[in-house]
Amino acid sequence: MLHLDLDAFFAAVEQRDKPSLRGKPVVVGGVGGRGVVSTASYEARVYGVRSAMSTREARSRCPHAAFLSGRFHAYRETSRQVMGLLRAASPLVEPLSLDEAFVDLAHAGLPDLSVETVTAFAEDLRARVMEATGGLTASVGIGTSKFIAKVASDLRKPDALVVVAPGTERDLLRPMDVRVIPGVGPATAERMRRVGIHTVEQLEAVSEDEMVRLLGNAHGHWLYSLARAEDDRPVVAEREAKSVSVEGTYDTDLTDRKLMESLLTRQANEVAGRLRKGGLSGRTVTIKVRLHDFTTLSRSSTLPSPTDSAATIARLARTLLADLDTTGGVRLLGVGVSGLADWVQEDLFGEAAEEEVEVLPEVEVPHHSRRTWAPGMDVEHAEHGRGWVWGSGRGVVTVRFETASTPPGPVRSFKDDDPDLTPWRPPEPEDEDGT
DNA sequence: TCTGGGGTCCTAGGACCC
DNA sequence: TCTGGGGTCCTAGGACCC
Repeated sequence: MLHLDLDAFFAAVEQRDKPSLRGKPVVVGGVGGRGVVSTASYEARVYGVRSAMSTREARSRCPHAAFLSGRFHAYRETSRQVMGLLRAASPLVEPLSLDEAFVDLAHAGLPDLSVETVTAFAEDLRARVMEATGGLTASVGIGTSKFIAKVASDLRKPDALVVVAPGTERDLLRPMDVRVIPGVGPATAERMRRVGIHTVEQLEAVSEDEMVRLLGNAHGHWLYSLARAEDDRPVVAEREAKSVSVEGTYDTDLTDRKLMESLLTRQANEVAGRLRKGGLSGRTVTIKVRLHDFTTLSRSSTLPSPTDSAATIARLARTLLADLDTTGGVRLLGVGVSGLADWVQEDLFGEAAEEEVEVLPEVEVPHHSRRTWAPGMDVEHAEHGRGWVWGSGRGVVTVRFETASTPPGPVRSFKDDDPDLTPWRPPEPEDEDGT
């Protein structure tokens, strides 16, 4: 297994494209009041600037650095070139992000997988990456598993190659901090520290049962294996997206609900656009709200059938926001869609389906029934036509109609067992033979 | 004016169904 | 009179990764 990691990728692309930045500290990330560092060039790292650090702190550590917000088109294009190079070397390539990928060397057509052969292959690959990208360096690790390849690529970066000979994996890992294990983050490391585990060697001494008790079922079994360098994960070239989301942190906290609603609406439009571009639609809409004190809340609702409609996603997002107390202010808002289906729903209403819907106040009434009504669900009522559920509970469903024939009043409430109130579904698309 | 954005995976509880 | 067992789906939150 080979792991390739482009060194200080975003900053390196900037230095490549702008010669005046070469040899100088460059910081790419959010440049607003609440931005964080995405990538720091090695010149900036000398001053202690690190990824995920607030840009404010980076500025105070290294005021003379160039602070850039990033040019993602350039990063994507360069990444595309590198991934292409890797795919030419082996059909089994798994990109992890724009700047990282695994390559299965068993499918690279090498005469053998000896240390000498893979070393020569990787040096050649690094040279080709540099040539193809106009001088970017890559760190490469090779080992008998994804885990070991990744550890190896991190060992001597930047611009280095490390090959871990088969059979030496556990000796390599033993003295290392438990944080080298993917999946051991701050919280897990702290739990381990509290029971006196700092190194992989100490982790090896823990029984599997104990690991599960300490870290939960999935995590416990998984880390028990990794501590022994047992990792048989294959390279997966094509992964299907499971969710699509957009979020934003604002420089000053939001307090105006109308503004929040319009921001959610815009985000919903972007999510819908990306869904459609990917030929996807999803059933679950989730909003994310980070309050002034950094408390993070999420609310979600699942529709009876998948959607890629901006209006549907926006409407549901605003409905979900309505249940949240945002007094005190909101620093982040986000909208996502999950439960994705890789097919697109029939566009039954043409362009009209994408008209924005005005937000209107909710109405309350009493009663009980069996049917579950989810906000955002499309409904039909004999007198009023097609609408969508604005709110539900205690046997009452409040429906908003968006057709021209809507009677006076913005919202109608019904007993939820009203025989004329039925979930509306698009007709099943018919096959050629009518089945 | 501490603390991004886009993701994945896991857990736990409740509803619901057979 | 006193309370099954398993499975699935949904929701909310949290850890983690780059």
